[in-house]
Amino acid sequence: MNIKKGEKRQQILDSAVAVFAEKGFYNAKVTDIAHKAGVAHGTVYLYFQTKEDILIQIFEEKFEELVSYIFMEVGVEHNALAKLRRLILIQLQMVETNPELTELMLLEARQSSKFILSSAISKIGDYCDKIEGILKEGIEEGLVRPDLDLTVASTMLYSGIEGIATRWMLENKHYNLNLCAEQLIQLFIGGIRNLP
Amino acid sequence: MNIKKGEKRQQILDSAVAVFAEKGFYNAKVTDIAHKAGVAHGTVYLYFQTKEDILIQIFEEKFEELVSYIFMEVGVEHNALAKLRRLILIQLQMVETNPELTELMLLEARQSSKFILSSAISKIGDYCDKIEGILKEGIEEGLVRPDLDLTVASTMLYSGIEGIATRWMLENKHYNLNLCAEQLIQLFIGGIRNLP
DNA sequence: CATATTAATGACTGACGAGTCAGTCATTAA
DNA sequence: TTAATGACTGACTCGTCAGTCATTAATATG
Repeated sequence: MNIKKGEKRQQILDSAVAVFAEKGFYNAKVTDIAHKAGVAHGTVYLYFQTKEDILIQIFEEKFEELVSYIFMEVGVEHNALAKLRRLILIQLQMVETNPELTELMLLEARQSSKFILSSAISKIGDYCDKIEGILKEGIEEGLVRPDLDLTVASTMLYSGIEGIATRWMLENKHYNLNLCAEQLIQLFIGGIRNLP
Repeated sequence: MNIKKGEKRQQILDSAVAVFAEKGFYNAKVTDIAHKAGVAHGTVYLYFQTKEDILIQIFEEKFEELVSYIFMEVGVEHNALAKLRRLILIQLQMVETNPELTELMLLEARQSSKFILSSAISKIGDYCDKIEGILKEGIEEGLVRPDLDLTVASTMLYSGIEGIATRWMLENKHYNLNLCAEQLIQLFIGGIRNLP
C-alpha cells in the first residue's frame, strides 16, 4: 500500500476545502466530500467528529499555515513599510494561487455556528495583532505616524484586502489583482505614513 | 381591526431580520420567524415564496433604505472630504442603532445560494459606485489625488467600515465606535488626499 | 497459516424542517 | 339573516442528510 497513515485524513480535508468552497458549508454533503476523497462517507467519521468539526479543523490547520507562510516571507524585508507592502502582495497572490481555500476563509468562515465563528475570529484577531506589530515597528522607525490607532489600522488593512479579494472572486476573477495590490499599498501607506 | 393591510408582511419581515441575525440563515426556522411575528408559519407562505425569498426581500428593501438614507445625509455636505467623513460616521452609527439589520447585511448576506449572493453583491457594487462618485468630485475639487484607483479605494472604504463593524459586533460590542470612525476617517482621507 | 487487530464500507435510521392544503372563522356584502 | 370571501391556521407530508453500526476487507502478529 502506498498511502501512508494520516494521508487519508489530509485527502478528506482537502476535498472538504474544495466542496465547502464550491457549495457552501450548509449545502455541502458529507457524501460529496467523501466521494471527492475517494472514500465511503462512513470513513469521514473515522477522522472527524462531525461535519462542523471538519470546518473547524480546516481553520485550525490551514489558517495557521497561511499566516506562518506570510510572515516568513514578510520577515525578509527590513523596514515596516516594505513589510506591509510584502504582506499585501503575498496575501493577494495567495488568493490567486489558492482560490478555494481563500474563498472558504473569506466567505464560509462567516457561516455556521457562533462557535466556529468565534474560533475563526480569534484567529483573524491574532493575525491583525501581528499586523499591529509591524505598525509598531514602523512607529519606532519613524515611518508611521505615532498617533495612529493600531487596532483600527490593522483591521482596516485586513478588511481591505479581504474586500478586494472577495470582490475579485465574486466578479469575473479576471482583472489583475497585482495592480489592485499596488493601489491598496499606496492607499494604506499614504494613510499611515509619518509626514515630515 | 387596527392592523392595516401590508402591516403583517412588515411584521414578518422585521421578525425575519431579527431571527436571521440571531441564528443565521440556515439555523433559522420559518416557525421561529412566524412565532416572533405572532402568526402561524403557514401565514409566512402567504407573503413569501420560500425561506430564501424572505432573505432576498429583506435585501431588496432594507439595503435600499439604508443607502438612500446615507446619501440623503451625505448630501448636506458641500465637499468630497466632508461627504466621506459623514458617510463613514453615519454608517458606523447605523451599526449601533440597528445592529440586527447590520449583522444580517454583513454576515448572513454571504451565505445561502449564489443567487442571493449575486443579488447582494450587485447592491453593494452600486453602493461602492456611489462612493466612487464622491471620490470623483473630490478629484475635481482638487482635494483627492487624481491618480487614485477609484474602484480599489471605494472597495477599501466599504470593506474597512464593514471590517470595523464586524469586529465591533463580534467582540464585546462595547468599545466606542465613534472613536473608531474618527480614526478610520483620518486613515482613509490621509490615503486619498492630494498633497500640495 | 491462523488469528487478532485495525480500517473501511454502505445500508440503515431518526430527526428535522420546508412547504402544502383542507378546513376554520371573522368580516363584509347581499 | 344569510351568503360569500379570503386571511389565517397547523396537522401533515415528504425528501433530505448527518451520523451509526453490523459486516467485510486489509494488515499485522505469532
